[in-house]
Amino acid sequence: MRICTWNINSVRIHVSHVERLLEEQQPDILCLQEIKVVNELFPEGLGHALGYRHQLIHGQKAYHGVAILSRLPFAQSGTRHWCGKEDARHAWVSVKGGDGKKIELHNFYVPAGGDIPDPEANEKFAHKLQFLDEMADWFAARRKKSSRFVLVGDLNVAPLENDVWSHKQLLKIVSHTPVETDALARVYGSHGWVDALRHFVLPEEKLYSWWSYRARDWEKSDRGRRLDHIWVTPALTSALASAQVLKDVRGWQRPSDHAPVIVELNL
DNA sequence: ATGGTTGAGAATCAA
Repeated sequence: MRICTWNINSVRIHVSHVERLLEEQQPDILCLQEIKVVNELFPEGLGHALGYRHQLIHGQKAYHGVAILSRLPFAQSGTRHWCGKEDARHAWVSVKGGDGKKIELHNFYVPAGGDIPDPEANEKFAHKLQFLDEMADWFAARRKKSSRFVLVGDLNVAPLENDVWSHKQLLKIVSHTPVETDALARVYGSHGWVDALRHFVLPEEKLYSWWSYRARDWEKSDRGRRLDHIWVTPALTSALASAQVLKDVRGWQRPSDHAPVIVELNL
């Protein structure tokens, strides 16, 4: 089973990119974040011709919004609101693996948190920290040894030193501050999660999934951050076959600033 | 220290 996650930064202007990705990568399931559109205006039939006939859209006007496109039918599905807000930042489905057992897939778009890394001075940063705390509590409360969960999405935190181009220079930059990486570590510990990308890529190696639009040459300056993640619960670690950042996609014409991340599970 | 770009949707706000 191949599962892909991608912050698409507006699904409507990147329709052809989504189709190209589905065609080239043939994921069974594609999770999108920042679709930036209400459900009614989501591009009709996106992926249908390629066999993605099951979809869960949780949209919002102009901001945020998540969606799941799938070749596999959903046994269950749902959406959830966080921090007492109406933001569309989480959608989940369960699907049957080839072994007949269900997996539960959670697609998240964690708040970016604004520019000032101080919850007192910046309510967006406070929201981000609260969101991560609620995620940790929620997954801790549902913890079971037998859980077969996959958590994907733009978590807007680069947790490891080599998840950013300069650990030292980003310690006070939102996405890599200690208070955020600590909060993400609590989510990570809440269900015994395993980081699928770092399962295959040594922590000593630089690894990014996002490069700012503001660089003159994103590839040459290579000042990236790993904001997009795929985690699995311990019951699925033995099924991990591969995981990678599809960096080439960041070089497509007028792309999203995020590259997709894909995992392959032997299920 | 600063400014650099993109998207939504109509002046800025968010990232």
